[in-house]
Amino acid sequence: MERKTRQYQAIHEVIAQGGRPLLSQEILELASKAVPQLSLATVYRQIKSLLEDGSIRQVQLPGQNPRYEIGSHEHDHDHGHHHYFQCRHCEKVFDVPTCPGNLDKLAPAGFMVEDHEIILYGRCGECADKNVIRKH
Amino acid sequence: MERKTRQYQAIHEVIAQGGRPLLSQEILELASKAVPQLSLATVYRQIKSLLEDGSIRQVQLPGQNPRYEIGSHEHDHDHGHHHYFQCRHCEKVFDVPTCPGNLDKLAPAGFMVEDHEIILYGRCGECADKNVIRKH
DNA sequence: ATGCTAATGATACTGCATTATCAATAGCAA
DNA sequence: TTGCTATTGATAATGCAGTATCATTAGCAT
Repeated sequence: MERKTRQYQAIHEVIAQGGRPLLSQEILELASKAVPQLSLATVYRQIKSLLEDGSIRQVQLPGQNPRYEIGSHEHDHDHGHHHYFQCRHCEKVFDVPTCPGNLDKLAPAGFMVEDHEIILYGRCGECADKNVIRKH
Repeated sequence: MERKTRQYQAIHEVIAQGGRPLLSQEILELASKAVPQLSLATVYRQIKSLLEDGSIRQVQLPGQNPRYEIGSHEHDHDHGHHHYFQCRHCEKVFDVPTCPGNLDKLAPAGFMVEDHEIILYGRCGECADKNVIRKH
């Protein structure tokens, strides 16, 4: 991808301004506001090339399709390591900037911990207010 | 599933004695030792019914196929909540019995944390010893 | 403004995990 | 032992995320 097409701009903008990791479907829906005839194939193509040049990163939650968020070097704050929160009501995923730190001691003796992931589940600010009662 | 077939016994045994969450492929391979002609379809059928009656639980790691381990009520120790460690060398997943506890404070203000998952990545005891140099 | 060709839209196709189908097999109650 | 039928093995079918194809469109260098 070398040309700055309207599709590229819309997709990059949506991911950059999203503020949270987005599914390819969400990217399609949001970027379609700027480019109504946008094709899902183009979304996948742009995701692929944005991943390759490091503009975006892939975020995987267990049992779910990958999401994408802006790469750390495109932000001034938030360089790299952070975690995620998923709202069980609206299903949206949010960044959690803090990290409890060293979890090496959790592993069994003899195991060498190199990295970790933490995912919080619950209700986001918006869904904690409204809809106090669960869907069912 | 109401009849105690050799296939059922082999599959249940493999998951119960595995000591770690197993992929459906691993279950097939291990249970095939006892029942050589075992079919993958039967493995899936048994997994489904074992999940339904709570004998086993599903374990999902980001971007990977589901694994299955024995349900907590079939163990004396280890009732429920625990975490996982995946070896980056042999790819096996191990249970991590301990939990650092309350991670509620990590979430943004106004967010309600109900649950969490922690996944450690590194080298298991066996792979930390041998093969000190990475594959490539 | 023109031309080259990268990028797009529409859609067919692939890869792969899981499920359905169905004739044959084997628990298990009588 | 017999008979009923749940379960199995083999394999076809499904679902779906992501990729390939290809004629058309539209950046962008000249």
